Amino acid sequence: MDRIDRKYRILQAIIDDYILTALPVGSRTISRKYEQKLSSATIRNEMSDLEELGYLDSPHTSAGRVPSYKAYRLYVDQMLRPEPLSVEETAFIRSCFDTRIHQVEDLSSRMAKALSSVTHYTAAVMTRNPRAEQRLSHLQLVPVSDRRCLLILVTLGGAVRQHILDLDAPVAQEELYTVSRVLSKQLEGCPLSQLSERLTQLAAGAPQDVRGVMRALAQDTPPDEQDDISALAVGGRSNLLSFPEYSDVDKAKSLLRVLETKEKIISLLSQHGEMEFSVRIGPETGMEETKDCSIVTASYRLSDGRVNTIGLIGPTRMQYGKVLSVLSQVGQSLGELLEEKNG
Amino acid sequence: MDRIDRKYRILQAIIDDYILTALPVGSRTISRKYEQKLSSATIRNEMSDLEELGYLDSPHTSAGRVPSYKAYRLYVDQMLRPEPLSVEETAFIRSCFDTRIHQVEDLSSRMAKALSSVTHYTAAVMTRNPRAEQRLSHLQLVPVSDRRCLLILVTLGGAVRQHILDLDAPVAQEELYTVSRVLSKQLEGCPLSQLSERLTQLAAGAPQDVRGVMRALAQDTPPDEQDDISALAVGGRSNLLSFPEYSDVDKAKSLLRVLETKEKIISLLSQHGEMEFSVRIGPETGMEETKDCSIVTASYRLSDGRVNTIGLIGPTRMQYGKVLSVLSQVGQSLGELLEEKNG
DNA sequence: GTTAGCACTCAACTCACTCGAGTGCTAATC
DNA sequence: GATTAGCACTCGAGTGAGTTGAGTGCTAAC
Repeated sequence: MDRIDRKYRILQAIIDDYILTALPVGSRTISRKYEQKLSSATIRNEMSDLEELGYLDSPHTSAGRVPSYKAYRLYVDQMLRPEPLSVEETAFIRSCFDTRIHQVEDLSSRMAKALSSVTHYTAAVMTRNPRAEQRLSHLQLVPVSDRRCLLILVTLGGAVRQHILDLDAPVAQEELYTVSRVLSKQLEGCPLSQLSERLTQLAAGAPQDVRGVMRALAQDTPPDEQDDISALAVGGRSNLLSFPEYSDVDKAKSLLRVLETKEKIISLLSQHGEMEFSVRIGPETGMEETKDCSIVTASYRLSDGRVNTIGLIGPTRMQYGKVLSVLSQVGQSLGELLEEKNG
Repeated sequence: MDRIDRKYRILQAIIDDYILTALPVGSRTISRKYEQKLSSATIRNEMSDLEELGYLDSPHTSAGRVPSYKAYRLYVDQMLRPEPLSVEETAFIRSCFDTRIHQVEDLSSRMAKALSSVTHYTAAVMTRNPRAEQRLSHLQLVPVSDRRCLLILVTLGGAVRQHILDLDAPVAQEELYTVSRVLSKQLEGCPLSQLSERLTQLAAGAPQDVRGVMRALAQDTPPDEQDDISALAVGGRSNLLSFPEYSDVDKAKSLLRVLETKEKIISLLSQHGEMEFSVRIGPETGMEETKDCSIVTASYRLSDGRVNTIGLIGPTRMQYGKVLSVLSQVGQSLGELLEEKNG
């Protein structure tokens, strides 16, 4: 048992060192820096075993060893010690949630910026509105031009969605107000997913003069299916260029291209399962361009039913401990923010 | 006179070639590809003159020559031939304006994506609301939660701004509607810059029960000064990595960092003067990180008084002709879109 | 004024060489 | 039986000499 224990201690040391330096780790390094009681020859023997077990790869005969994907998986599952954050780091994260938010959007992009600058990885923040759970609180039509108006939907949780509507014929401002008021009353609590249906019903029975507006509403509402994502922001893309694994511009380019494509980012973040945290390593990210990356995501349910997903993307030799600590601090701060908001 | 003409024809050939290849241009290349009647020795003499005039630099004795900043300036001012776009390119640009827009934002980000993919440079699109010119059309308060409501300002041009308001005490929904209706009538046409002032006046004379709301409005409206930017999007950052001038990761990083900082992008786009197009080369961009870049910007005044500024950023050896053609095509399509919208 | 010709320059490439960090194996040691 | 010292071996990275080729500048001839 002791033997096995030692093997994994050595593996852990190798991973730790590799995460720090990005250089293949040799037996002497381990013997000097981590296991001073053992000679390099002993370490060599153990490393040879670990390679056979599939935890280590050697780029070539005389280059030291590099952790395999399997090693990272083990590391994350079994060996992870959460790395405590410095006082400054904690304070910095808190400060991002501190100010009362008066801009409608922008929390995501502020968070993305903050997280990327704390971790030195790339951060993506997404807020999703699970449509099934959203129920209408109010509805308001605001005239914008002659034949256009802005439809504002406020959900029971306080989330706001807007949508521009084209009208067949000009409609008086006063009329829009009336329709808004009536509909708000009739539709309060209606799940967004059934909105279109209900509106069609109501349009049929509506007085002649507002039937046009009602029909436009029924046709155009709700914002189409994918409109689920209410905010998406990415920060610190350029951080990736600091890692030696991306000193090759072509590799960097293919990854950055992914991080510029909304759909791909969403797909990366959406793989998040039911757990609070998820760590996907290399091939587990399920995308060719990110097969040498890891993605750590965290998901928080907001009080209004929206779901906030945060992802940190970096090379597979990521500082998993630190990243998880940061994310859990974010979760805590976010929780406090929500409490305060409701209190 | 003919002599001088020839000199500049040669300079133009050098610039054209360098823009294409990014490689220092030698006398033989010019003699073979551009001026077949002249021997390389003659070209050499001319190039020597051009270097003395400050239009060419030589990286070292045996490496051909590279246009200087001064050469690009001359090129843009005097030699520029607009490069006609291919049918596909024109069609592609038009198609971006084709679909009727139903998302409230997103036109900028769609444009940024399209422009970067047509030009292979990085595109930034910004929509600015010159506050002085904005006048109120409607104002609407929508309850969001107990003590919060959403203030929606619609300007005469049809632009929409929103802002979340904290209330001292809970206010009934019906009351918010009443206040909205009354204020909309009283404030119609009021310049946004005077809104706060006018609201303070009105609050003083308002009935007791709505004075709280009015005061909150006066205090919090209008969105603070910098809130001028109503949309900002950047596309095709990763395009830059394809240029040999950024095969050095450190150079790429410092530039990409700029292109991730909202404030810096805004500052780059805001240097745009009164003209429709502006070309800023190298040091003229006024930023250390972009001293080897050029920025071509175009500004379009939208019908509602907003100003749309588009910038394309690339290495100084930019395809200025093509970029300007693209931008003028965009201007045309945008014009058509606006006409249609108003018609 | 133009050009052919030639000496010269210099980055980029190749090739042989060395260096050093690493490994694996074996035999001695604890 | 586990550990370690020792040694032969491997291989990338770095070094330096030599070669190549694209380029220049200058001069003399056309």
